[in-house]
Amino acid sequence: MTPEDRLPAMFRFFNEVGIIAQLSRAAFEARLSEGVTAPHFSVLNHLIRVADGRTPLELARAFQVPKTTMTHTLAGLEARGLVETRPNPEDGRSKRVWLTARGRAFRDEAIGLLAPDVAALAAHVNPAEIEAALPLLEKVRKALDAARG
Amino acid sequence: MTPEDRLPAMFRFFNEVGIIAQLSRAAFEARLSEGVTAPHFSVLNHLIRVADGRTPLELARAFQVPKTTMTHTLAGLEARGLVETRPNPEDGRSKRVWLTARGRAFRDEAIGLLAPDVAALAAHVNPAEIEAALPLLEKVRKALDAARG
DNA sequence: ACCAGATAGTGCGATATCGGACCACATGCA
DNA sequence: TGCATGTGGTCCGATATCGCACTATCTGGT
Repeated sequence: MTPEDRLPAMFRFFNEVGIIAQLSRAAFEARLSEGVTAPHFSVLNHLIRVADGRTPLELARAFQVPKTTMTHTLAGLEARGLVETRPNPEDGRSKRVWLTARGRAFRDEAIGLLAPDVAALAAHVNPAEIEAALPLLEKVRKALDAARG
Repeated sequence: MTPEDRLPAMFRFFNEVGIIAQLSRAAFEARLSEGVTAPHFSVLNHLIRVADGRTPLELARAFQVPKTTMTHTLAGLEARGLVETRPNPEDGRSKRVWLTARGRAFRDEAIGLLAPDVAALAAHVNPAEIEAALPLLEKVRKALDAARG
């Protein structure tokens, strides 16, 4: 039994989660072209999965990041021509974010580039176990979110 | 069902892990005093749990971060008087990192400040489930680490 | 003993995160 | 209508992450 094994399970849990987030993010970004980060991809993916035309604040809430962070992420996406923003006709303070054709294509290519890595991982870790762990992760995430105030 | 069909579950898994890492880190840092980050705390904790007198490179490997990041983290800890470094008598290129009395005290206080949050979380999520998820997380972490090259 | 290659650590530059301050517009209430 | 308050978004500054390049030192083979 190593010293780590004696730590309370909660600490080890968050420790493992932190390291996995860090490693997966690094592996992820290594597959994306120059300067495109995991948050960039996540936003593109969200706009496709949910629907584009979201406002920056909606996106910030969806990803649980401060709005200043989302401003910055969107600026990066816009500078790369992957999204465009237009004024929100229903609210003069606000914008809406739209995917460009390049943005959609980029996301699809990225999925293709990522697939082999996911498959390689599936060779080491049973995907059914991954899926079985999802409800717990969601529960933890919601509990943390609720605790934020 | 082939592993490829499980692909969306993998994506959701890493997505949840990323958000949990982000929220837990933010909650964590909100409890620590001015400017002390989760990595700072993690390093202090590691030095107490394992043993101090580690080299910066050993620490970087333990936390799976680039050595430049560890240099920066250690500089922050040293500036706050929580650790001190001395030359490694066995290797002139290297240093060893030692805890100060303040560093030990700081860590113990932080554990005390964190305990209520952990307890509050335990009220929403069964700690036994958390513990049951640890082997999977370790497996994923090790697979990612092995894939780094 | 020498030298080539490996290894420990740092400096620097690019970029990300995020809190606080700020502006513009919206909303509610008198 | 007019103003106090609230909300969407950005700018700025402090700090974190991390790749690249560099120095100092160590190690192994000759």
